[in-house]
Amino acid sequence: MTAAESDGLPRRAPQERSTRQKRALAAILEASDGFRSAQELHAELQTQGENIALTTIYNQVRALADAGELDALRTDDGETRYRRCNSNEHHHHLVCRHCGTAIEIDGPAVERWANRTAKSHGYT
Amino acid sequence: MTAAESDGLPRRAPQERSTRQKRALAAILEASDGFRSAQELHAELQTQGENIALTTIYNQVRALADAGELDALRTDDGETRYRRCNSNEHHHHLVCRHCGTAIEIDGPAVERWANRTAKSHGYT
DNA sequence: GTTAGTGCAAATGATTTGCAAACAG
DNA sequence: CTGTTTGCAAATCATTTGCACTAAC
Repeated sequence: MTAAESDGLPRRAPQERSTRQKRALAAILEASDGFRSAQELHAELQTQGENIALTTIYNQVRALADAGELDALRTDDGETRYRRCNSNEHHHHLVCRHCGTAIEIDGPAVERWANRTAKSHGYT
Repeated sequence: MTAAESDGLPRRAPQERSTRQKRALAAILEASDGFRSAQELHAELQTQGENIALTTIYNQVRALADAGELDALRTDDGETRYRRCNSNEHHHHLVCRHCGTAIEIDGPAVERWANRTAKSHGYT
């Protein structure tokens, strides 16, 4: 303990560092809107000449999702797909299990509808 | 080739056989409505004294889901959860990624709403 | 007897973790 | 320097598959 002697705050936010890998990933994510798996992102980066370990993509993508900067979605074949989260507010996803389409809508609208529909089906 | 000599039909429906395991699983599934993972079903059966291999549960549950008798749902931690499918018609699931609630609704209603909402968000 | 169904063990495949080296601030 | 980030290899973990064996009909 050298610098955190009389620090009353137990956990302070770890300081972010800008790396080549982070920048490349961020760039790809900003470049488009679709959902992509970690593996796909890795492949795309390889194609672009960026050499980033798959592990790093996983690390990064998970961190971003935890931070709310990415939205995560599970597919039926067990993959997790990500895409940048546009809205910085409370929102839901409507995922059609037949056509595979996923749309993202802000909270209130869904909740109102979900409640209405759920009620008529005996759920709460 | 003994019995299928001049059979013009390449694939005939495999004939179902009633086994202790199938019956036990069916019983548990009928007994309640919630979603359960293969592992949970296995555990419950063990508790009931039914000795069924986990592999068999997986086999069975997958077959039932393929046959449309069970509905499958992916959770965020990578599990697949099943529950008996009440409606024998086309239907969708609305899964709230925040509260974890899943409701099942018949097709047309969702499609109408999904289209309406999707349109207002630039999707198709 | 045939063949569907069972279950053990091994394989898969996406994701995570341990940990030492590489790098940002 | 000091702590963050990287990335290789090994570990997890739910689920699937190979295959010999048991049981339905």
